Parts: sequence; C-alpha cells; structure tokens
Amino acid sequence: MNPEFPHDDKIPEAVIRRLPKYYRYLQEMSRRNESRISSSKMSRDMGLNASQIRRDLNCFGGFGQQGYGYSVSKLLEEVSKILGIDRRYGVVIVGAGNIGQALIRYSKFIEQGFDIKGVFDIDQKKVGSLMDSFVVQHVDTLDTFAHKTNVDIGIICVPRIAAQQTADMLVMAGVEGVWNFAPIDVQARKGVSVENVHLNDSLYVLCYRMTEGDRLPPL
Amino acid sequence: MNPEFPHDDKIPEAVIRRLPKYYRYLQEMSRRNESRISSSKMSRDMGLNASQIRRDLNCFGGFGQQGYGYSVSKLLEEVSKILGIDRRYGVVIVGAGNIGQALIRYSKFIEQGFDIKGVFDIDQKKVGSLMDSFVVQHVDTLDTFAHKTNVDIGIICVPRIAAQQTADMLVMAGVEGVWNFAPIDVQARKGVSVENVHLNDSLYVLCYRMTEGDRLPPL
DNA sequence: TAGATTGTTAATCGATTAACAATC
DNA sequence: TAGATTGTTAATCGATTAACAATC
Repeated sequence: MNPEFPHDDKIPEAVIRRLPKYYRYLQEMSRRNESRISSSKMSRDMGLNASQIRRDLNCFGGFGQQGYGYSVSKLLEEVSKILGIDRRYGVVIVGAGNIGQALIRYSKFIEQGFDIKGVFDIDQKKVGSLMDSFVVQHVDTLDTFAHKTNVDIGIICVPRIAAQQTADMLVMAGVEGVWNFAPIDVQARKGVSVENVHLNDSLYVLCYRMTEGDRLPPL
Repeated sequence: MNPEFPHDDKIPEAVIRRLPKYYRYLQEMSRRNESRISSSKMSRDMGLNASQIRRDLNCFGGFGQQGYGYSVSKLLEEVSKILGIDRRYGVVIVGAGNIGQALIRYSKFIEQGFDIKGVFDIDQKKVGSLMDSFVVQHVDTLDTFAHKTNVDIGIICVPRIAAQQTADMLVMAGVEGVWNFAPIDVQARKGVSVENVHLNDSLYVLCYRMTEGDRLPPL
C-alpha cells in the first residue's frame, strides 16, 4: 500500500514543527519502558488529534500496524532519522557574549549529537581568553578553521547589527546550517538552512497573554 | 466603521505569533527615523502578504489612514500596548544551572522592561553563592519572597524532571506568567499564562532541514 | 481633485478533523 | 475469528490572499 516512502510530496511546515514534539514524547515513553503506543493514547497525552498524528506520521511512512499501533522503539528511531538527529554535528559558536557563553555552558542541553568545535569573537579583549574549556578565537580565523575542521552548524550569538554579516561569514566558511539567536531574521543562500530563534518573541507572546485577560470585558 | 475596538473576537494564534515580528520591524523603522509606513512596504521588507498585514493590524484597531499608511511611532506604540510590553515586569529565575546563569547574564537581552528580582535553586551548594549580582536563594523561600516582592513572571531553568513542580510552585507563589526552558510542556491553571520555549526543538528542525535536501531525489 | 492606501468582504488555499474501509 | 487500530479519503474548519469600495 505504501511502496515508495519517504514521500517527497512537500511536507507541510506545521508537520515539521510537530516532529520534535513527537520525538520528545517518544523519548519519554521509551524512558518509561513502554513498548507500544497507539495514536489515541498519544492523542490524549500530547493534546493533539489522533487523526492528525496518524496523518503526520504517514507523511514519512507507514510505521504502524493495524490493530496494534506503533512500536515505541521503532517509531523513535524513525523520527530521529527523519529529523536527521541520528548522527553527530560539528558546531561553532560565533559571539562569546552572554548568549554565547550561555550556550557553551548549556551545551549539555544539546544533550548528545552536537560537538562544539570552536568559539569565535571579534573582540580582541576576548580573543585568547578561556571560555569554559574553549580558547576564544578571532572571527577572522573562522574560515580557515572551518575548512580544516568538520563544521556543520554555526550558532550566531552576536549583536543584531552584526548578525547578517556573521551569517554570511559562516556560509562562506561552509556551514550547512545556521542557528541564529540575534533578534533579526538572517538570510542565507539556498542550500543553507537557517533557524531564527527569537527568544524575545516568545517572552513578548507571554506578555501578550498575561495582558489579554485584562483586555477582555468583565463578565 | 470601527467604533468598538479592540475587538475581542478571539485573535487567531497565528496573528499573535506575528505581533513580535511587527514590533521588531517597527523598532527598526523607528531607528531609521522613518515616520510613515505602508502595508506594501512592510510586505516587501518582512516577506508577508500586504493584505495579511492590514488584516492582522485590524484585529486590534484601525491604526492606518487611507492614502497615507501607518504612522511608525503610533503603530509601534499600539503594538507595544497590544503585546503588553508598555510596562515593567518583575521576574524570578528558578534554577541556577546553565540556562539560569545564561539568562541572568543575558538579562540584557531582556533589553528593558524586565527586572530580575531573585534567583532560586534547590541545591544547597548553590544557595548563598553569588551569581552575577544575585545571591542564590533556596526555592523553599520562593513563596515568601514572591509575596513580599512584585513578581509577575517566573522563568523555569530547572531540569525536565523538576519542571512541572517548579511551575506549580511559581503558580502558588502568585506569578501570572511562566516562561519555561525545560524540554517539557508545563501546565498551569487557567489565568496563568505559559510559554514553553523548547530550544532543542528549534535545533532539531534545523537538522531536519539540513537533512531534507539529502532526502530529495537527485534531479 | 487624483492618487494612494486602508479596511473589509469574497475567493482560495491549506490544515485539521471525522469517518471508515483495510487489515493485523 | 472478533477487536483494535491503522492508513486514507472526504468533510470541515480556519487562515491566507485577492479584490475593491471607502476615504484620506
């Protein structure tokens, strides 16, 4: 019935954004030693519609079995593969300021699979200093460094004003992905993926919701 | 034509998520000393459809003027008000680990409007130590602290396993908003707003996109 | 006034949900 | 086999875009 997976029928953005949520959920089920899971239980636990879950997963393949459900371990493995996190990534951090330091320290949050290869900054006062276990290097050396080391992802932790040029440098240096923490949408040529994080936006949405109630007419 | 703004006709989620983007854009226009802006220029600059922009803004009021466009300063002020960031917020950080430290240091990213009132942790080894300019306090003292200080928002920077109970404590302590960095969707009673950040999800989506190309059939 | 651009309705598009036949 | 649950189509819902009358 489904001989030619994966479909490359253009996966909807909404589906892609839900994949990490499935991944997190399946990890949890795996930790709890659940071996099988049905779309209806997932639905209850995750607050998503069961049809939607089945439809989402079917974008990538028929991973389930009628009358049984899904194997947690198999599905977890499949979702890892789909997300592309069944491998390791070399990363560099550009910008050794607040967020940069944060991410180095927090690199544990990048639980496994992501190896920080180097930390770069433009500030001569920071260059040469030790940040956690990394000697901060000058950005001018980024290109050379990236070409002799395996660097897949560049993390942008520089101020807004320098973010786009940093993205450009990273692309020149050959990264395939840019994870941007500066409050601006950086662009990259086709073939280089970009994720703009915008922590501030999330905080603002929180403020919106906190204020929302106050705006509604009193009952 | 629009006598009774703001509509409380249930603002679509998608519109709310775009508000911070409008805010960022308008700040940029303001920095550039632009005094007026049209939906068509916004459309070009932001990569959104002009109709959508006008429709989004009209959820909250008729801020424009036919034949002229929008006043940048007025619109910026309105969007600030809508987001609820035309005021200050007292915040506490719970969890003085990697992300917690990061956010304290990065509190500058919370450019203005957010005042860190206290930092809390459960680890006796951390309690009493100085983190930036904050003495880490024990979480058991959070409730008392929050009731004698003005605390609006609680930021959760504890491990996944402790995230929900931390949320519960924050709600007990009287916060109105929870900004959660643990990789789990925390819940709170009605009336308390929650934003789950999920940095990992964003990184995973980046990996997905980086892998995506490899999956497509060769041309 | 003529030109420009909004506010808003109508048309389109895409995503979610319901339903059910297929099948383990 | 009977029961359960998927995979998938059809129906619904909501969001985006186009179009244009209103109006500054």
